[in-house]
Amino acid sequence: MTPQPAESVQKRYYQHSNKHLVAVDCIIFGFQNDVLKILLLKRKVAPLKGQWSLIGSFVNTGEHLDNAAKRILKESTGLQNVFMEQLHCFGKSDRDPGDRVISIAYTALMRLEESDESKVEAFGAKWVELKKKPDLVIDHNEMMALALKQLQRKARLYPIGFELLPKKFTLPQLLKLYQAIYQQKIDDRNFRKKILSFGILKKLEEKDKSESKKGAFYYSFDKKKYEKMIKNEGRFFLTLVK
Amino acid sequence: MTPQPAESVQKRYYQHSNKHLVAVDCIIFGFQNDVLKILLLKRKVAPLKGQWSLIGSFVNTGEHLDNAAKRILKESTGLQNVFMEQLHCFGKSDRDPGDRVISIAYTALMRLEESDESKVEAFGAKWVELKKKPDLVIDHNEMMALALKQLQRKARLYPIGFELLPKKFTLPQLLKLYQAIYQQKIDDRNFRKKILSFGILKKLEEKDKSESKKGAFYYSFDKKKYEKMIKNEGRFFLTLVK
DNA sequence: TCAAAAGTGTTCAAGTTACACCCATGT
DNA sequence: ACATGGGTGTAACTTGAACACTTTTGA
Repeated sequence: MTPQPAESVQKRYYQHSNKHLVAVDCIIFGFQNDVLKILLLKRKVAPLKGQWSLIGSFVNTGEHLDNAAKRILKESTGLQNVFMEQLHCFGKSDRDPGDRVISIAYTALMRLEESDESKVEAFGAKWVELKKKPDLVIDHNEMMALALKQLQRKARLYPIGFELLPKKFTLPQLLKLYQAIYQQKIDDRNFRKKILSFGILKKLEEKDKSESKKGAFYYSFDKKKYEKMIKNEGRFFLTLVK
Repeated sequence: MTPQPAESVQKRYYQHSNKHLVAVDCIIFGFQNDVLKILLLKRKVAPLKGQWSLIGSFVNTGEHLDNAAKRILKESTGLQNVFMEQLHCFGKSDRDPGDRVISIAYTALMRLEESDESKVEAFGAKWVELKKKPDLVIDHNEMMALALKQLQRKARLYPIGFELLPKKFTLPQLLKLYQAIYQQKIDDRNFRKKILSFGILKKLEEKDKSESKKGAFYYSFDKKKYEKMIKNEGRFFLTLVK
């Protein structure tokens, strides 16, 4: 019933234990034009075929979980080199009406460019504004909610802009990112002061004139200082949000 | 090869997907006599039989993951009514030399009384001082390290004493708990000030005279205020530790 | 010249840190 | 009377919160 090809020279113990279907679901956040988006897909298999869902599929025999996540994301959307982190394992016995499936949720943050929109659409996937999220199958709404909560917590402790913004970005953009994550207004003077005080931003000569006549200076992250800060956890602490 | 008893009226989809062994491992912290302890067991099955290990076993068909954790803890140690939380899913394909096993780690905090020591020993389990932790099998050292890190993070954001201390406790005890978790000295004057400022402790009439001649007042948590504080995440923030 | 977004400083309140001595009591 | 652990207060400093106006420039 369950094919078990000889995958290695590993000996087999535990022969009498039960086996389970194990899946991975990916929650991918992207930031573009001042809005937070998430990557969704219309489900291609029964049951619940055609309904909105996260990117997900089954883990293969002998496949490292992290690699399964990468493979599944690539197969479903074409996206590669996305750094995913494990979020949580969803293990209720009746969560999936198709069968008993244990699912491990992964999250990632991406900087989104125009071209990314059409690329994933070729796979039937779509970047949807967080605020316009449709209802999702199974417990995917719950997964999304947890992922957003984790993103908010993370944004308070780490300067996450690195992952969601292009290499060059302006302070108004960074502020909008934080406001999008917290769905809340943040005082711009205090925000600038705080963010700059961490000393991880480099001001560039160039200005972005696409948003205003005056133009806003571009900044970039100082990768070395950024990584040093990440190491001593908790040095970064954004108090401007509740 | 893998028995699949009809567990419900659920239809079966996904018939061609691979199945996996799924286990749960439990990291249980206990606090007693001013030291942090963890619950360990000498492994009873091959491979690695007889070596130190966390409490763990396999998830059954159709079993809710959280329930599996409870069952496994009870079967292996007799402990019941322990509130466990999921920590992380460990999914490297070669982590267990016995076979490919995906393991979900759970953690819990317990107040430890003298009687608990002998109870678990009847099952062959043992409360071991954190500082004297032996080398553990497979990736259980890694699980432990992650659990401790999470405990430290949690202790900074929540008044966790509730779970690790007896109902009545003294401030010196609470201080020692925090020092044990962070393996670091904390200024007692500042600690008292900060902890009391949260307004979740009730001072009792009674004193504990077992530790000193003067005696230290007992306190208890005010459960209502405690739960209110938990709700607005981040109200509690212990800045005294690095 | 004006509209639209970028950029800038100060004051007040709150919280954090560092630090040393007296208290109560059992033996 | 003394040894042991319990308990307390303050001053200097750092950080956070609230808040309004000037600058630049393309149209």
